[in-house]
Amino acid sequence: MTPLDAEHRHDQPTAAMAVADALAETILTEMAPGMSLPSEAELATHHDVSRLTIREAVKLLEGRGLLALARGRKAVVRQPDGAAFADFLTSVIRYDPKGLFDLIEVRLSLEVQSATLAAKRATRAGIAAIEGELQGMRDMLGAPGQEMSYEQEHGFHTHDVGFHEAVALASGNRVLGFLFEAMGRPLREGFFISRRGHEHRGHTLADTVIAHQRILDCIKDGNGRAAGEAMRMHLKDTERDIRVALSQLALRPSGRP
Amino acid sequence: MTPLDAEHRHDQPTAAMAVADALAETILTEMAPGMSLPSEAELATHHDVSRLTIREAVKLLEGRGLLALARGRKAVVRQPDGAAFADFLTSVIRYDPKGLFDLIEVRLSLEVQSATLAAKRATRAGIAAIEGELQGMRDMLGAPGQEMSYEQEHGFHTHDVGFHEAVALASGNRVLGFLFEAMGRPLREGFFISRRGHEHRGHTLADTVIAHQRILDCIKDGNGRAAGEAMRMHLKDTERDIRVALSQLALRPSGRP
DNA sequence: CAAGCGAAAGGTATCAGATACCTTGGAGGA
DNA sequence: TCCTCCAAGGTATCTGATACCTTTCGCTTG
Repeated sequence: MTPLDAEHRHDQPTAAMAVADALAETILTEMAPGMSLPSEAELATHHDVSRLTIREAVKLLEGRGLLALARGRKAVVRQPDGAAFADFLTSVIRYDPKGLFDLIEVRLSLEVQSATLAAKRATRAGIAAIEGELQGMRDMLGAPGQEMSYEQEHGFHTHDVGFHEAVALASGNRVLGFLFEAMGRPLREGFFISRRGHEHRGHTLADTVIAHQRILDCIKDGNGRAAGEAMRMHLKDTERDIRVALSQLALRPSGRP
Repeated sequence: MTPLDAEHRHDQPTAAMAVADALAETILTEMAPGMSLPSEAELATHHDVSRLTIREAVKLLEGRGLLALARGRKAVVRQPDGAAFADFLTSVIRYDPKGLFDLIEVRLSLEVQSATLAAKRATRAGIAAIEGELQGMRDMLGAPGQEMSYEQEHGFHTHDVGFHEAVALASGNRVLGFLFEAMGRPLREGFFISRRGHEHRGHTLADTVIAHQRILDCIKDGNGRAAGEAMRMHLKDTERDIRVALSQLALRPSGRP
């Protein structure tokens, strides 16, 4: 008996669901990402159901992120990534915007750990990747006091996110990497609300570069504790800016009733 | 342009996928968990596709955890939970058992934060829930030196997990709750391997109770820093036990080729 | 009048057969 | 040798039909 699986299963399992579970088991135990499943017709005869049932089972697994489907091609086993969880987190925030702060809170904890581990384990290549992103941020920064174009600001933000992902990668913890990947989109979606507030933020983009530089230095030194602390301070500042921006936004008449 | 969405979308979006996205948007913006979708026939005429396409779209969303389907009943919007991510983590570990340690590492960080936050925010009811689980662990503990039945051991483990979930709940951070829920199954699956090693573990179940008591005390005191530290120490011990058990297991001939 | 039973209505699950369009691989020509 | 084009195999989608489950409403009975 596996009561663990009963959570979101139904009383009377449907044929499609049975096939989906069987396929998932096969995929996880016998197949690797990139491999192709047999054709729908073959699966249908093999599992003794109609092709339609196979299609529904396969669609279920596609929703779970286990398979990639495309017209005219057999279903391909997917390298698992955080996309499914990203969808989930997005829906959580959409249901309740307060969840954004929960997400930020969790991210803070994970980022601190990420920086700490990166300081202990980062390879030369990993550090180079982090440095590359930081340099990218600098390149987007115009002359001091000069207004940035939208492209520049967007590019800066991209490299900012890239920096954090590079740190996660350097930590050598794959689950951390997945979580970051999964949290990226919901966070961006949440942050987008506060984009208007960026102009009034307490910290300039130059400050951000300095903060990142400090984190990188700690990682290079192999000082995990300091790296974690630097990351924590940086994120605390960011969080404060977001809170200010959101509260300003809340005071204005919203576009939606 | 929304390049963010393009990650796992296909070049030529299929009708089923378009309908699925449209449905997801509607669900997230206009519906609440528990509400029912229109019947397949209605959706078919509304979206101007056949019923089959609606079924595939709905199956996709079911796989994403957004809908619950049952025979003879309309599709019901689901309260989001961590099941989808649990599936994902399970697959990660199945592909690469080393991922279990990554998972444990992440959990440690989240548990520490969970305990820290719980100490700061826990309500009276939240603390009562944690106390209840701890008492449950004690009840399963037989007389000192006496052998425990399988039921007792299983019950103990259940309350152990319950304790940690109660702490996460008391932290008031919903995302943390989801993550714990999602990590529960993969961790149990991973731990199960080491069940045989339990007898040789360095720490007895009585020690575990003491460690949990210490955590609870810190939470009651509202001492976040101490609570986090107590949790960290407890988990470090647990992790060490698991590593020992797994390494012992690795030395024996495995049941599978 | 209330409670319980039963059948009809509405819904989903699954099957069979058929068409359109895409992808891939190979034959054939430049 | 390389490019082009066609055919085979595959998926995406539609139509129509059947089985079985859920809900509901009216009818019967105490």
